[in-house]
Amino acid sequence: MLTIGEFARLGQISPRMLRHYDEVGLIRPELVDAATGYRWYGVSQLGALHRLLALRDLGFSLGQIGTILAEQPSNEELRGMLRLRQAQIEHALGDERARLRRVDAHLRALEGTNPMTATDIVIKRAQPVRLAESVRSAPGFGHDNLNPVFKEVAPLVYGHLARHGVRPGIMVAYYEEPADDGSVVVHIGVDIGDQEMPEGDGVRAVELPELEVASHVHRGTLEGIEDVYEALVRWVEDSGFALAAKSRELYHEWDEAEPARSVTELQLPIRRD
Amino acid sequence: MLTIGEFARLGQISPRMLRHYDEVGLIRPELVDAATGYRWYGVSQLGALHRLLALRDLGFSLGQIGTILAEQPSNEELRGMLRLRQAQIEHALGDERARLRRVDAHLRALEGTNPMTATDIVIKRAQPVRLAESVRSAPGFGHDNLNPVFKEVAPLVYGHLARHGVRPGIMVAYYEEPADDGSVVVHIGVDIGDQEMPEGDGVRAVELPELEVASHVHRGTLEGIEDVYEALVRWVEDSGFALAAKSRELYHEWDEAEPARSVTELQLPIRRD
DNA sequence: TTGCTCCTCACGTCACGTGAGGTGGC
DNA sequence: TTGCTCCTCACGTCACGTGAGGTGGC
Repeated sequence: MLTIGEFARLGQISPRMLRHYDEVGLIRPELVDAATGYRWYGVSQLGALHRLLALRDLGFSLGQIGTILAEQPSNEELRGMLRLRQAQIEHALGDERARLRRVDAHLRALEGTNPMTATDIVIKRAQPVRLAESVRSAPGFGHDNLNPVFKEVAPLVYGHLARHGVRPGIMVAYYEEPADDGSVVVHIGVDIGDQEMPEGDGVRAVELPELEVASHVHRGTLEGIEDVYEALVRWVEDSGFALAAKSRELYHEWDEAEPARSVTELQLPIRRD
Repeated sequence: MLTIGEFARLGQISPRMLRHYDEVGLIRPELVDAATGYRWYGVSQLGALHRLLALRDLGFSLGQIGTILAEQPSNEELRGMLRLRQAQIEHALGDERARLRRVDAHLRALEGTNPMTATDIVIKRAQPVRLAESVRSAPGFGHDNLNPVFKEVAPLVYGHLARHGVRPGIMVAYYEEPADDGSVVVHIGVDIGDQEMPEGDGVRAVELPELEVASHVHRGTLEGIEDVYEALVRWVEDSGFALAAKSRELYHEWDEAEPARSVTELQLPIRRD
């Protein structure tokens, strides 16, 4: 008969853990003194303790260990549980490796002279949106090329919505792949949720699908936004994602009188290798 | 101004999480209605939320994130924190990989016709022991070779202890590397803790160091123990450890009248790659 | 008026570590 | 008698999820 302290020392664990295993029914002492409550363990219980510790070491939860110890699974069943564990560990390893790549990407982003604070890029699912949009071609990316287009198109879309009594949500733009000459087709739209809207005035309704994006929130004017895009693209590639088409811009806050206060979310669709 | 639900949707998180971040002071709403307690967030807070989510995604704790958000670390400091994170993730990856190897080793152990239940091998630190021991040479490993040696030596050691009033602990044996002809030097001893013991009768005091072992608890007689050793060695190698010298046997329970009830712990010293 | 959203507690999660306050055995 | 070990609560950990029970705004 061993005291809890002696038994704990054999298993290299704390007496507290043995009390815990007693409480949850994994290893009950062979004998409990009714008067003092002292727990007494048999040497022959060392095998059970070892099995418990071995299973815990493989990453099984105490609940699973309880099942294994109680149900005495066959070798075949045990193999099944081990293979499941194997798959779970591999999955967790994949997650951690991806996380490590993102940390690396942030480190690399901090090396260059970088327009972003570099610590606010987030992977998330962009919600599906329904837009009232109008389409134009611009000579290229960048504030100088795009700003005139926005200045022309935005009033047009808002006017159309006003005429048909549709409440506008936030403004959203997205871009198609640029052509060889650098020109780019830009879609400028306004979130209209599920309100009905007659098409016309060059304005039509489209639905943007839900997709996975790398998202960055930019504050202030969009001058020099190309540099931010460049850093964002590098971060995405460093993180081990592939870029997909049609990046979106969400103008959460846009006040022409105070452009420095504007808040714009850049969303780069990604694919996981 | 955004309600908590709207703001939560922008960040793809639950309102509950925003309340939590409010409570711990990470992101406070721009305005809280004194009468109703309603939280109102500004669009300009979206950047802060993004930064928080990005840091959380890298694996920082909320406490660390609070420090980062509050202290506005320089790029150099931020690099330091990221490198620390990097090291931690790499460490965790190493641990998980080792765990995966152990799961694999168990799976492989279950494939053969195996004398062990295969799920009770545990890596632990063997405690240092002080022994009263006597040394012999045996013609080889295995019950038939070793049992006569034990039968001769054990009474001798116990007799010596009794004559000098030393209380015996458990019996311990350990083995040196076998010679080319298969013969092996075996040390048979008894734990005497820190009691003083005069040497003599071919009995001397030695101290076994603390070391890392793969430990297996065996029940019943030691006949056929070689197969268990073999499986144990294979498990250790499959798990990515290297075998070190001088395996130990601890006879936790040993009653010659009832050998089936005996409990023996086999300890194989290991080195990590 | 009916949903939907918001609010504040407060418990549960997982496997213990760490006291507090007290008793038992050599 | 003095340490040392044992006992039973019970809180703390970490980042929320999940009700319960109730209120506010369109």
